[in-house]
Amino acid sequence: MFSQAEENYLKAIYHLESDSKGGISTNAIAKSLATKASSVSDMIKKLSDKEVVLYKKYKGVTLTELGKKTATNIVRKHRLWEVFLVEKLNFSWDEVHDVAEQLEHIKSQKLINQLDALLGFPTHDPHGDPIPDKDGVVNAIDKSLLSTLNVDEAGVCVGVNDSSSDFLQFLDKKGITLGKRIKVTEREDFDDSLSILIDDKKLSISNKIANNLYIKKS
Amino acid sequence: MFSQAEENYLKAIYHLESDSKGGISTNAIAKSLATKASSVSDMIKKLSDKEVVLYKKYKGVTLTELGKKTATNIVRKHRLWEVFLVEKLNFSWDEVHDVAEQLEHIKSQKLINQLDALLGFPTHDPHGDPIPDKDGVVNAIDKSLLSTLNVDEAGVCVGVNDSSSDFLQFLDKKGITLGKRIKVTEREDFDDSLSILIDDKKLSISNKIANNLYIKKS
DNA sequence: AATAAAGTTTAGACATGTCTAAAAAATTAT
DNA sequence: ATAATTTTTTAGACATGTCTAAACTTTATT
Repeated sequence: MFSQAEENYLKAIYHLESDSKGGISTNAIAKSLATKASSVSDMIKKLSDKEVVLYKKYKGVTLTELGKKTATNIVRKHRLWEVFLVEKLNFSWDEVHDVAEQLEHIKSQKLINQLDALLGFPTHDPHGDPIPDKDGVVNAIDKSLLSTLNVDEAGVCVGVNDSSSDFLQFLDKKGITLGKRIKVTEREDFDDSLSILIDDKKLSISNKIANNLYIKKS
Repeated sequence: MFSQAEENYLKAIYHLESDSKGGISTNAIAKSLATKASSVSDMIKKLSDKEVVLYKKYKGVTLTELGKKTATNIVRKHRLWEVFLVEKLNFSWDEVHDVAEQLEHIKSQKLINQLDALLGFPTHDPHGDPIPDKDGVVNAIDKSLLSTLNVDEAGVCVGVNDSSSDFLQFLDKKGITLGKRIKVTEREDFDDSLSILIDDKKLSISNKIANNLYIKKS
């Protein structure tokens, strides 16, 4: 059994591993958890004793199979709760994160499996992130950052890279939601901004935005 | 904001206050939380500093208005989650307690109010205990222990005094569920056991059982 | 290759919440 | 009213998880 603190570390390492390859640095974990490198060092020793991470001093950390399985289950719970909050409790996609951070630590296998069923076994959370199934299998879909699309390429908005409420509210304001079709009509080399068509309306999109929106090309 | 430990103490004191009148003893709290009197002493000082309890050394403890309000809200959350688990996630009434003990500590006013709405603003939890409303108002119904009914008195089963799974499973086995009509047909002075009629069937009920079943006379 | 800079770990401190053992207060019994 | 018992509190210890400051590795710079 893992403490909430331990679970948060496992989840952070899991996310960092899926972004960058190779061992994860103490500093990266500290940054991602808004804590200090010294605290991370301490915790990693405990996680290493519990055999959920591999650790060599100064050499970074990687999840073991057990660690990966544990982290995946936490992510599964987080994302299922997010779906629950949006689908059943009328939360908007920019409100769910903090509550899901709490709910993901609730310990009950029955709870999470029944929740999964109640929600109809969803495959993606409100931000488009895939929900690992009961066995930890993640069904990743083929998606590209909007910023990588060429002029005249098009696709459906399927996810975000940044789940901060600021960004999500910005998307809401612009009418950009998951499922909407987007077509790139122009690229501005000067500032890497894009012109896109969405709902037959023309929008100008900064590079920062385009770097945080995932599109499934089609 | 209160820690989980602090919330558990507040809830324990709240329940003890509703059973017995007068200040609550350190020992009683220790027993109810399965901890040591010394730990209770320590915690009570903290709660007193936070002005949720009134405390005079050696004289027991009582909740302040703020403490009562806080405790009531925790009880509200606990019981709403219990209803959710039974109504939406197919838990049985003997499975909900431990999970609700975890869920009651989730911090989100919106979550709990939306949950209340999703469940249709229930007034009682699966064990028949009243659910405080948004303002902390508890709608207690008039109920009597089965053990206090006289021969030929009857009523509807509306609650239990003991929510342990052992007791609840025993009731399930005997076909005794909330809402069922029960009539006392005999009292045995020797061991204070009762004969009752339920679903036109005759059952013999020990005093221990009768002391843990609430009936609304009618 | 030596030095500077950056990243990581250790040492010691602190906060929370728990415990045991001993001291102090309150209650009960004589 | 004093003694015995029970209850409560204090003192000191420990576990978890955090921090700052200092020491130590590693990497980058010249």
